[in-house]
Amino acid sequence: MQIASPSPTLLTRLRAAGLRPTRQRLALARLLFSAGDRHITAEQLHGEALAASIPVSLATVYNTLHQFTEAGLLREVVVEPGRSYFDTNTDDHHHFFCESTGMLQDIPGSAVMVGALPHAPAGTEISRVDVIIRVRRQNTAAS
Amino acid sequence: MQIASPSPTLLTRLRAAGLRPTRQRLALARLLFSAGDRHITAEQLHGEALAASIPVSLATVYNTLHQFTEAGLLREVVVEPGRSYFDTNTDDHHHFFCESTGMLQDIPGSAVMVGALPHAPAGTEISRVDVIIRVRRQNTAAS
DNA sequence: GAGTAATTTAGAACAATTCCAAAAGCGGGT
DNA sequence: ACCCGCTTTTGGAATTGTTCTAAATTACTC
Repeated sequence: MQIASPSPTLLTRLRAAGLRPTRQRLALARLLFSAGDRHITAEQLHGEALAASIPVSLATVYNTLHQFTEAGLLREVVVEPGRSYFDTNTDDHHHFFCESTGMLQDIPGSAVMVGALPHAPAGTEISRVDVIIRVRRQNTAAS
Repeated sequence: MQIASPSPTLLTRLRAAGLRPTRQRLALARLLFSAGDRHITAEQLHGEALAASIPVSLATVYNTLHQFTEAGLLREVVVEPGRSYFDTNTDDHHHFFCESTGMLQDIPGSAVMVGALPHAPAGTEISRVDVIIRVRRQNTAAS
């Protein structure tokens, strides 16, 4: 029905990633990528899809998120046990995580640091460096 | 019965943390702290306790780990969705996480980095900086 | 359009963790 | 040493987030 012709980019990106551009994947990709950088959980995305009248199953949302992640379209960020965020920004960057609100926020790429990396344990190679700066709401009370 | 008189330190540390030195907490503390730095999950600790004939319930292990963490005796490290490690090293340090083996390893304190920290979002203060260097087993095949 | 393999689905299955109300244990005062 | 009140522990059920499964559907090739 209303598949319209969205940014052909999405379709292209999926193809390039070796993923068939199915209705569900396209719809989820649109939700994920057409609104700037996002940090979203599987359940949240599922909710958004349903709200947008895209009847996709939760299992498919999980499948899709993982496939996108493997394909390098997404990055998974683990901040709390039992909850995974997916970040639409796959550039090399890091995060603020607010323990009070559960909010995740990109750290502007440049503002970062990371000097000398220690060398990885024997027989292993570095796959990624995650920096999470945990913050909490400030004690605004001055009294 | 065989409570013996372990390093009075444990008892002292618990008291200092405002935690009643109950049998279970003492026993778990001993498992945790008398063998150098450890990275352990709740289930693992529970297993160790049972193996050591300390019949403690899993719920208590969870309670205890969280209380110890709040008291600053432990540090929680989240590397994978759905699994939490507790680190007996509470000094400022970081981690290697091997994606192939699931093994967590301290990064020698000095070998670290972290230069200029970006300032936290308005109204928040930094509570901690976690650096996790994800490594994977190297492609040993040279052919 | 038909055939085939990839994808989606709903729901069951799982794993880690938390919750619950009841039982047990700790420590202060006697 | 014994009581008492309050903290802690317990087992089991409940919850949460995620994965699995077998069957139905869909995308692409010819």
